[in-house]
Amino acid sequence: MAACFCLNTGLAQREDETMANERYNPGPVETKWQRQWNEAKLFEAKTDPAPGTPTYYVLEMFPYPSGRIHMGHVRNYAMGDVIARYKRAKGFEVLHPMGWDAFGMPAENAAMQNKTHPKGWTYDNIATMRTQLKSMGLSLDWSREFATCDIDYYARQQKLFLDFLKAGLAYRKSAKVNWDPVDMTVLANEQVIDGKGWRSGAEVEQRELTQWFFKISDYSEDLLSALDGLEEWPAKVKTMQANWIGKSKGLAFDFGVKGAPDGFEKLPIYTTRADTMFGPTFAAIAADHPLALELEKANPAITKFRAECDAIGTSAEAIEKAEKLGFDTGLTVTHPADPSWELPLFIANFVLMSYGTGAIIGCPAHDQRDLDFARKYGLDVIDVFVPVGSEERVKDVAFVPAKTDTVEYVCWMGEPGTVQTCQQAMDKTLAHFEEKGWGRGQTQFRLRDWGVSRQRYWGCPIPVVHCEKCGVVPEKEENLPVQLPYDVTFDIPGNPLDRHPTWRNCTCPSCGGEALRETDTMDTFVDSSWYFARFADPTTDTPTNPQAADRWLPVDQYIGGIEHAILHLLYSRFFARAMEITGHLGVKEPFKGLFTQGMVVHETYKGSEGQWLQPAEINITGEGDARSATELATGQPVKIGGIEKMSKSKRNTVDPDDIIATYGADTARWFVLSDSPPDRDVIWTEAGVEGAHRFVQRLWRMVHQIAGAETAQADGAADLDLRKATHKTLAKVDQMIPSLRNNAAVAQIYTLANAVEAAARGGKTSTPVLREAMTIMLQMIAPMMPHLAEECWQVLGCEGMVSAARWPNVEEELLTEDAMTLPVQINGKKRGEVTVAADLDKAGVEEAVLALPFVESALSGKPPRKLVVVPGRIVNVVL
RNA sequence: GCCCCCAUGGCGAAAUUGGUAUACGCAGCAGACUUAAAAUCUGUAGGUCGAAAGACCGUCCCGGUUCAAGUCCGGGUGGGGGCACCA
Repeated sequence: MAACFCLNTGLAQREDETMANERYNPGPVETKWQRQWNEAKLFEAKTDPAPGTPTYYVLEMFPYPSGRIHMGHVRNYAMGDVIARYKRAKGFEVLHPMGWDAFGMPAENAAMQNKTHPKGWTYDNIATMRTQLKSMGLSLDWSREFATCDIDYYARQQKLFLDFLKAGLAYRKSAKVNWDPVDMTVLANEQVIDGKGWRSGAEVEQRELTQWFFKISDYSEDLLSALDGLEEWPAKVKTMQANWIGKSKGLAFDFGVKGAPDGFEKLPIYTTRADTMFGPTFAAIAADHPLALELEKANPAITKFRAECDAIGTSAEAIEKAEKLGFDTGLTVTHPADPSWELPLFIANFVLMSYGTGAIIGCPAHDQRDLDFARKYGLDVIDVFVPVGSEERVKDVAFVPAKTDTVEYVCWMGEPGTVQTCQQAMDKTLAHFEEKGWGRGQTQFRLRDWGVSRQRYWGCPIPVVHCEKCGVVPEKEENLPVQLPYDVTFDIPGNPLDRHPTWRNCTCPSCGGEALRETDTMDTFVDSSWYFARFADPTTDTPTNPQAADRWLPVDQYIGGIEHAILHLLYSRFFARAMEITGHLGVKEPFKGLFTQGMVVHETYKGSEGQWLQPAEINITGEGDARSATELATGQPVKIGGIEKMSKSKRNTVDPDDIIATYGADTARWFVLSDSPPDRDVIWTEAGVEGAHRFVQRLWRMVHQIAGAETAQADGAADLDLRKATHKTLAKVDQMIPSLRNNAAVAQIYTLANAVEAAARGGKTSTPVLREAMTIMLQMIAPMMPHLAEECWQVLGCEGMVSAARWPNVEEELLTEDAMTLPVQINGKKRGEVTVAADLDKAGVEEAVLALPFVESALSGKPPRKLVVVPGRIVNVVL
């Protein structure tokens, strides 16, 4: 089948035929209804809903205005729109806004490449993408739209920054930071993936810089424990966040340092394996540990060693290959339990300053890194524990059991031969050390403070001033916003704000003297950490309107990609807490329900030269294994590759504009909603889209048939059958839509469509019943294919617009049956069925089953060993 | 290395949470309509054996619990994801 986008049947042919036979033409219909919804202001959330009206806030992660929307957007926004339209029909006052995550690097890259200005580039892209989103017919409240690069938005973000500063939630410190040499900016830990910049892919370097940080680490415990309360979040995301926060419990103690420089007599250590305190043979500190820096002053060899450590990259491969390097300081440390026990102190390249205290106790028998190090430098290996009953001692492989594993202790608190779990030994050791005053229990987190300074132009300026006399001074609130200058150039790399001739010059808010502005801007993840709160009232002068925020927040249903499981979602949770402390928000958790949707994926194609080809550039023939493809332009063979995420580099994208132009927005929406479970990837295929469009046309024919139907002799039984089918479907769909199980809901609607069509053809179902079935079906379809539903609604002659109609009620009595058919099993295998009255009691069912001929012959006169009757479910006869 | 998830026809997937496995869709095959095609409609469809009735097998593999297992438990295989010199 050809992979071209043209629907070769011609949508508007056969003008001579009657309306009912005419194909549905989505283009004009869709624009018509979009205009009517807009004029009726159907989707604008009321600021003052009638008392007692329940509210519902549904939000999809707002897009970065990269230029054009892609199929991932279509899926994300279609899913959100189903919820929004459904909840509206259910009587909720719904907030469903849209905005733009508009600051960021690509605008500057475009500026450098195309001699445009980031601002113009960004707002042009927004205009394009807004038109595209509007063509999808999403029920968005466009009156609340904003972009994070709007001065109205980032001005309030600067106010938030100042409030955080006042509350001690923002601070400046000199720290080793991740420096991206290509983007020429600092990256947060969360933005470094495998040692490479998340955007540029460049190898990240370590640099010492003074930076602004948000104190997210203050909330480590809270951010972790509150995950339990997020019942409507995927377990996967919660696990990922918990791992990222990385809580561990262990023993903190001090080594005494013999011959230490002044002020370094004690060396704080943290270990999660308290039981290894009985087998240490060395101690080590990080290359950038304060003690190492102090010792370096008197020893140039340390400078050389530290440079060696810095030379090793931070990528996963580099770390994998890196040899354990150590520098013997010549100092020794003394064991807290026994001051006569001395251990050599090394500076080691595998010790991280950023975790724990930047110093470790080395127990080679039970840590592979420590063992490698010990072997290299000829240090002792002391076995603390061995597998129970084993004579083996550690040689080249460290023995590292799980905390729950039972082992035999060779040396442990003077009780060699003790058999217990590692956890028990650790707990007892810790208690013992605390009792003796040798150490204390301590909780440690992996989560670091969030570095937010970026050396970029296209971001929110950090509203502080550097004064020679007063130091770093926050800008006065009445001087906000600190506005980005427009006249900047991008001809050389680096931050244009740094080299702007006048913008930096200002007066010190404190002394009134000459001062310089901070030229760093905020990480764009700051922008997206509170936008959801701004939507509650995007025009207010303060960051939030607390009254409006209270009405809408938390977001009832948030929908977006799993790629934000840590970064954006963790930052937003921190922001909600910080905004609560500073009086801008009344909730700690911003998102009550979270759904992470799968990607839209597509087959890939490679031409004879190894170049990637677009789906539109090739022709596919054959089926299954016999499928083969050729390049349209050259006739050369094409290799059909794997199914992968749609991406520009693999050229396997499908442009939503093309699909909407050919099939209409409804078809595109229906397809991305119907095929796969929403949290799994959906494979985009041309056949699948055509299948979805076939249903659009089929529904169109059905509605005309039913609108014109006149049933002469109706049959009560047929009427009841269809009414039951209709209400059973409604009951199921009513459960599936709120849990976002759209694929299952679609399947139910298909089943009902089959039943309605059969009833209409059968001629025994009365017109009102057919119309009721059709009406209810349209209402179930409306959240997914709103334009088609609206047009069909009109054809049927229903009141008003289906988008404004209340969701139909299930008639409960139609869900029950008078008689039911139960499967009958013999020894657990289905052998037949029995049909009995629905209200027949167990004894009655047993009697009926035993009277069945195939059961009688199986029993051959003997009574069954057991007879299991599960009412309404199944019968099992055990011989 | 540590943590998490997944596995069902040719394909995407359902299965009321332990109760008729494969609903619904896609692709296929056969037929109707048509001069023909498209569009549309009807039928068919897990595997093996059988003319048929039917029998047996069947939800990645091996075992277990149960009257009953795709679903629960133990062990494995394969695939995907997250974290990672984290002490």
